[in-house]
Amino acid sequence: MEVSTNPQSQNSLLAALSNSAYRSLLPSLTEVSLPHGEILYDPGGPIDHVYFPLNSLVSLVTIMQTGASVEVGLVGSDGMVGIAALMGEPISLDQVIVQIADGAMKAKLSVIKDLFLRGGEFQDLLLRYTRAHLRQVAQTAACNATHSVEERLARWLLMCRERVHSEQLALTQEFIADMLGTRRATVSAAASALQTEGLIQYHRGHIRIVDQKSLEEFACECYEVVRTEFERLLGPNARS
Amino acid sequence: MEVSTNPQSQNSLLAALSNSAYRSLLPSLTEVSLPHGEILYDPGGPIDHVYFPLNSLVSLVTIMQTGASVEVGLVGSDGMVGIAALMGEPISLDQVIVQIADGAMKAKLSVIKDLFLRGGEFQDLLLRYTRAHLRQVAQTAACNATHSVEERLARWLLMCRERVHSEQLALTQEFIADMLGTRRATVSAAASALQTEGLIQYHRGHIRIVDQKSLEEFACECYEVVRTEFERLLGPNARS
DNA sequence: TGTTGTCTGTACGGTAGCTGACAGAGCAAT
DNA sequence: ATTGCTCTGTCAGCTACCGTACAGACAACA
Repeated sequence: MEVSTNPQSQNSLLAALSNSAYRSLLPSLTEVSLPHGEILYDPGGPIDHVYFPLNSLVSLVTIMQTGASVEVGLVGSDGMVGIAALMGEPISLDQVIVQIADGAMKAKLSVIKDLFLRGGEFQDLLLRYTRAHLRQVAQTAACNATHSVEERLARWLLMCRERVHSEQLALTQEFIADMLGTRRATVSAAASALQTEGLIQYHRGHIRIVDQKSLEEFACECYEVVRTEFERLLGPNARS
Repeated sequence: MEVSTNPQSQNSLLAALSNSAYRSLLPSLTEVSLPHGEILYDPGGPIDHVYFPLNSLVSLVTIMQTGASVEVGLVGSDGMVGIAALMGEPISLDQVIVQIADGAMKAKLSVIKDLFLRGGEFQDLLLRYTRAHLRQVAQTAACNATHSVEERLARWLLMCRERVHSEQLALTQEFIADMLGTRRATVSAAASALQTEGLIQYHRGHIRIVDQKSLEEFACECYEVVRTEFERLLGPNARS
């Protein structure tokens, strides 16, 4: 609105920065490629760098005592990995793992934290993102308590699609089961159902979303709720 | 550590402020009493004031399309109600409702936001609280996906107890069911089990925690995880 | 071309929790 | 004492999902 923003980056947060802010940040950013399965932070481990995914997709996973794992956050080109380190200790309680491989911009935590503490545009942007992220997590909590695995699977696929900008997702049922905190057999059944309905196509670790529209109708409301909140806080019409 | 903090307030955040910061905030604070069931913010409604509970207890509840409700956050003397308004729009997506009546310190959002944006001690404190809150919500998401209602009930009672500093909790099963996102009949069964084990005593809207220690053992790990995170970030040994 | 590992479909008994409903028990007001 | 309200216990049928397991299908590699 008031300043020209920078359209270059595929990452929404970087793209939302003003040209001057972006230029001042640029020297501190390195483009890296994140391979599938790479663990960016271990549970209880240090956060030394933050990441701005381009078309990669990163999951925040809480690992329970029993070894069960549940995804509690999903970060793609819409956000930054490592925000928690800006608010207190540079320690991650979740396992943070690369789900879909692609590039990301990487920066030292210290640089980002300095910039953040300086206030102004950058802080405002990251606070807005934090809030949107918080909504995502809260909605996930409510969703996990009340919605069926089929609905949650549909929602989850939509969230992935939106963040990597692709209908094609390289994902095994085993992996999805870990994210949803359920059994692989359950995912298998749910995925079959979605395929039978003609919403997705499934084949050995590769999912294609065939009918986006119908998938949205099938999914629970949580997809829309979170999407709307992201748009309200970070979209083109968000007031800074 | 470095500055003398102010021991007066029963609210941990206020108590953690330095004497000078507390004194400068004090004129803006009004003590109010929060009656059970009062709705502080409606879903989608404005956030005009924030609250620092004393021995009151406030729930953040996400209301689904079906009308089902699930608690996604719990704020007592350990925190502030309304943090989301510091990060973007002064709008609440959750219903925020008083669960256990008692006092709270109330302040205008504008005052708190100004102070927050000024950086320094107050911002640092609220950011730490935000992070602890985020952990609570994330752990709830994982917990809802994997743990039984009995475990979750035990955890939830412990969380309440800790925040209101009392073994006596005025809570109906109906209300608890709404918080856990389950049926009242299910809560009835779970509560009976806990009572039979001698962990709690139940009587027409009044619960007493009889055996705290055993209740902790019975509850899922999530109670400890969240408690530890709060202590690490906001406890007496937290580095600012 | 065969072998090996990965990914998926499915099956079966078991259980937790849902849906909906009814009855009894404590408390308050009249 | 009676009425009315709130809170709790319980029940019966049902569904979703668990826990575990096995076998088939595909892909990669030798």
